[in-house]
Amino acid sequence: MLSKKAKYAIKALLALAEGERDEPMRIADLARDQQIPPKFLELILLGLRNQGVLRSQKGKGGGYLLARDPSEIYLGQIVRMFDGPLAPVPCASQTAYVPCADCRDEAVCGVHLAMKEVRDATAKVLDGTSLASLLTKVHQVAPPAPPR
Amino acid sequence: MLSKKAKYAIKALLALAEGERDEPMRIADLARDQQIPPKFLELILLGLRNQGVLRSQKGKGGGYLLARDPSEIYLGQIVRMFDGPLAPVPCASQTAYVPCADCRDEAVCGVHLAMKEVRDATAKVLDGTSLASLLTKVHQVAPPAPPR
DNA sequence: ATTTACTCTATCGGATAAGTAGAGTATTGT
DNA sequence: ACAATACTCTACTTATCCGATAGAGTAAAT
Repeated sequence: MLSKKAKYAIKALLALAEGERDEPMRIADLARDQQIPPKFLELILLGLRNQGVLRSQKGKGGGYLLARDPSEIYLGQIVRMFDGPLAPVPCASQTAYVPCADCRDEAVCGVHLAMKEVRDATAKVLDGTSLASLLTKVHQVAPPAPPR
Repeated sequence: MLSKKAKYAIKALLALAEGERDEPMRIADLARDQQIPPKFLELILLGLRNQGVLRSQKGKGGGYLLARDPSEIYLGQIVRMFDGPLAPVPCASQTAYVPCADCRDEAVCGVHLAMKEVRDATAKVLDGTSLASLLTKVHQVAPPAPPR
């Protein structure tokens, strides 16, 4: 299950990726546009900033900006950041491997085997999807409003 | 994240699939062999029975048996039964679709798009893996102890 | 100086997961 | 019949975490 934090983070990042480049967006505006509780979004954006995904600008005219190109921000990083490893069980995780206490031999564990396949399939999708590529797909359905 | 219930369920089912056909296995034995708290396993097996995955036999010589062939029991059913839909978000679920309250238009929602891909990839693995096929894979690594 | 807007820590209520307890029921063997 | 075996079912406890909110603090712009 994707947490609300991760979900809101992706929504906000997509909005930032779609907006004007180097035009900071305010928390309040993002929250309103994306239907996210403002104080909750605040927390999320702060986390993204501290991970180096976003930059921020204080004071009037301030707000948040992407810290790098949308083609270099992958969903895998965002989801892991808020929800932890992609693998359904720790023993199947690539980035945060922890063995199971109740497992005699991992090489012969059916759960391990099957869940490794799930984690690989998930990682293939999320680590292969950037904000830019996701926006492209969205725009194939409905083209973006042209900037004036 | 896979719940312990789902994990224990799969482990127990694999043990049953590997054991003698039509030889009931006792909760206590399964619990000991698979390192699962006995009373907790009790609950899990009861659930599997009530879903028609297992049959049970009371009294001396009793225990649990698979209700159908291992090649016809799929991980997808087991995981859904204990952990709910495979999709990371309800709006991406095939079997339990629920729209998001905070979503203006699903067709244009990046989260929806990406998570549908994740759910499809996960479903492909879990609905494509039966107890029998999983055991086959395990046995490719280490052949089973031959029955005496 | 004042306004704007991000920064950070603390807190709270509710839900859920994991596990435990115990009384009840059906079946088998003697 | 009756005792032993083993599943059946409901209720409960405990801990943890998620989602959300509050409020004081800091930096930048005008």
